[in-house]
Amino acid sequence: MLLHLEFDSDIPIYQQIRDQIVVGIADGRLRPGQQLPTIRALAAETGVNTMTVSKAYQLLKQEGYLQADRRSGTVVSGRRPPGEPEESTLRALRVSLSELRLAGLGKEDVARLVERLYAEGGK
Amino acid sequence: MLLHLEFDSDIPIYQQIRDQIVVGIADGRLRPGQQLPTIRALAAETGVNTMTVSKAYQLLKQEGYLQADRRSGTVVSGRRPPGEPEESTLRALRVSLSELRLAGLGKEDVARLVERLYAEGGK
Amino acid sequence: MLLHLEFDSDIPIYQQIRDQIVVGIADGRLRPGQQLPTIRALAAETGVNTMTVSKAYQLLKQEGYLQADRRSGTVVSGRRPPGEPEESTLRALRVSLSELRLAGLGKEDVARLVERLYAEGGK
Amino acid sequence: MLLHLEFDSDIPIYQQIRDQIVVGIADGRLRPGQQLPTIRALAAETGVNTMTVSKAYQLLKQEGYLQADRRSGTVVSGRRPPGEPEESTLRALRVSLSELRLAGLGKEDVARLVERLYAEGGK
DNA sequence: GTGGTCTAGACCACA
DNA sequence: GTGGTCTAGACCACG
Repeated sequence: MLLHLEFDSDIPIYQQIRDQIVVGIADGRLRPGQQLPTIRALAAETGVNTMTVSKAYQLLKQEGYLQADRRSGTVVSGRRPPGEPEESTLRALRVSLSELRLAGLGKEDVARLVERLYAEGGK
Repeated sequence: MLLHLEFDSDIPIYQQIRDQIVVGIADGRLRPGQQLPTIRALAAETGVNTMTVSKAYQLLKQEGYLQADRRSGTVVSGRRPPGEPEESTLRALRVSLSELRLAGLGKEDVARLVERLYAEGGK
Repeated sequence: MLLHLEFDSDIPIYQQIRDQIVVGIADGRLRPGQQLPTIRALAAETGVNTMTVSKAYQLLKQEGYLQADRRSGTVVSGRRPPGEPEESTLRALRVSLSELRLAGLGKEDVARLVERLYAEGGK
Repeated sequence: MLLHLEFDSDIPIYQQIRDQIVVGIADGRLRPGQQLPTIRALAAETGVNTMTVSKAYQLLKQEGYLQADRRSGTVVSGRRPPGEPEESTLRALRVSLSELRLAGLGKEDVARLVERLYAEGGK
């Protein structure tokens, strides 16, 4: 459960945890049904407040990425039925693509970059 | 200069303004050299405080997207020299792609989506 | 944390705060890792608005002199990797040296003055 | 009369003009008694408002660097009697030296840099 | 308790 | 008329 948290980042810590767990699930490093560290364990490991980890977990449950499990605490949800991507995802994606374009990346560059990043996940 | 601000969003208003202007420049709706609305005008139009708009403009200047020509207000910068994309852009992109994958989009779906969004920009 | 602000100066207050903190770090009065007064405390102490102090801190963060550890307020950054001095620093230095020369200080006078000022910093 | 003005700089244009004239005098490019361009001429040449140039000239006269001359407009003052450097000069110098130190320049580096910059003037 | 955001409104510096 | 600065005070997000 390797998390790299930047305590001086603009992005709130709970959000960083949330994001990295999402990436971890997409990656395959976290598999459906797999148990996550307890809140206290993860808090101790990363040196953050338990409330912060709790908030991240709560957010992830609410989004459907995680589930509470009676017997084994918090586990990764099974594959969710395919659906429309969230509007917020599209908005963020649009901003990122704009930034890439303005950094001088052409259509091909972007396609290659996206393919590479997508491939990195799903291993 | 149509901005759609969501006042109850988690994303700060000045950040929303910043993001939409970046998208607008990538779009081609805002062209290099073009003058932006004055801080006061944009504040009035959107119903936010001048300081909020000011903060967005300052952020954009600092990132190099805008320039404050002391004689003629705030204008869109000329094309910036191509460079490496920001690390923060890549991180955000990685998260968005993970969310798409977990929403059930395959490699091809994502490629199509990205191509479409990228094409929407650029005129 | 003694700051001497001149409220009738041309130099904006937040810039004065920024400058004096930079001098303080170079001095050694503020050491890497040391926590700075909270925005509120410094605002109360100096009699300026919190937003003014906030702006100074934000500027210093952006320049890398300070870090906002989300857990423990604002602290002095560790030693930054040596690098080329900023162009703006050199420009300001060139102007100051010209003023000294025109005030009648010769090469040796300037060398002595600079050495003295530099020595005052550094512990 | 080569001025390089940056219209998107933080530094006001009149201040940039003032600074560069001071450096020019220290340089020796502008010599005591030498006539400066008229306000209108300099304004036309640099593309700024006459009021801006006027403000710079006024400031320079007030500081004693320039003098009004009945017959030939504005001229560079004769060498001023040596005196104590201005407090504002020392303050700015102290800030610049702090920035240099924090950029990793040691005592020797700074001495060399200052000597070089000082030598560049006075040619 | 910390910094971050935002407002309403004022004043100033600049061009 | 433009952006920049500042205030007093409020509210919120974060940890």
